Amino acid sequence: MADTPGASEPTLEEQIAAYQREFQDLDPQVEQIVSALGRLNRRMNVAYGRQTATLGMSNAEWEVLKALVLSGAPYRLGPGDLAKRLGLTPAAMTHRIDRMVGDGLVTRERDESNRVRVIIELQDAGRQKWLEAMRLATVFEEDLLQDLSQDERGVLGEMLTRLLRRVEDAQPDSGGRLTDLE
Amino acid sequence: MADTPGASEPTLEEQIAAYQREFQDLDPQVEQIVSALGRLNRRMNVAYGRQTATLGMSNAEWEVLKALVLSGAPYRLGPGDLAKRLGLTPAAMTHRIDRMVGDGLVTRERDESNRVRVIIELQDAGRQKWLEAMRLATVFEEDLLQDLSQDERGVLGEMLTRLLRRVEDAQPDSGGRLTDLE
DNA sequence: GTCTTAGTCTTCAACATTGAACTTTAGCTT
DNA sequence: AAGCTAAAGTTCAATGTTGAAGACTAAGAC
Repeated sequence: MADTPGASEPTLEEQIAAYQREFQDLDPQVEQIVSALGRLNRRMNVAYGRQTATLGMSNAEWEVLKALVLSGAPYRLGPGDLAKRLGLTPAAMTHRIDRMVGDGLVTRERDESNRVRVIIELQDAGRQKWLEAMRLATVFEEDLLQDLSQDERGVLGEMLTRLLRRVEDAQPDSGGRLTDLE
Repeated sequence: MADTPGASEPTLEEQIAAYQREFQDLDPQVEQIVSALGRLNRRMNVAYGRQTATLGMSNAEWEVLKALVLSGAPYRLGPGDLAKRLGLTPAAMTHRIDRMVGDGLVTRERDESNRVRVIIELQDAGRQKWLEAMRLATVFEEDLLQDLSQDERGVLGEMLTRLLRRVEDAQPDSGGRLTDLE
């Protein structure tokens, strides 16, 4: 067609070089970590999205199922709790639940002991979907980490946990905005 | 009011324990890394969101500015390129650009040498906004990494880069979906 | 030169998320 | 008990994103 100017996405190395060019007082080591984290997460979300699509599901639904399963038996949570865990507004949660109830993945009922509350309960169909997604996810994750030795994995996990602790202590809970998965 | 059942978000440790409880054949080391990555990214996006809001901007606009700045002089890209780099559809890009043109952060003009193309060009106002955001971001990022020594930072950056390479080689480009920042 | 094909961006309708109002219920105060 | 206040969800209008269809331009085939 013609020449493509600065067409495709830069590599990580190019991106870091660009940062140094455009913003001098920048620690390249810090930037490498932050940029790699961001890109990695984006790629992973794309991969998860493909997998959940395979199962006739969206990542949005997968997130809800995950929160319910991880809450443990009896796999019940309120819309508000779910919203907080997923970083959504309660309004958005209402709509998501509508769809998932329609799909038979969860049920919605009033809490009779406190009628302000609503209880979302994971159904077998939902649990099955989650299991299938997990099986796919673990294959992908194992493949992702293939180049890291056992020791390296330990070190990486420990470091990330330390970073996470730092952020979570700083912004304790706060139903923060901004979409993305866990 | 009453007791809160399984109210607040679980800690990372609780989350990993829950995974082991609900899904036996799972490598806890892998899960720790993946979960920490996801949570970390979410918290970081919340933090960035607060900062950009401070500057009267959204993360969405910040992403566009970032892509333009990092593309280097003369800071021009087509809507399609931008969409690819940000992981958005071209349609969404059109609308974002509408708003940003309205705010004077960028301009939109037809490429006279190839009239199918459109050129989005970063304006001074946009560059200034990006700089302010960068200054805030670097403070936050430095604080985030405070607990890591120089050596640890090097190791972490190297490992993340290795992971990233693995994913990016696997899904070369592909205008993937799924929101999130870099 | 005309036709066909492909690429780039925009428009449009459907859907998802948000923020703000509103409804219902619970607990507290008096 | 009556009234106030706070909490939990839902509804509604406004905004952002998507996927599909449309408009326009360029390049190649014949």
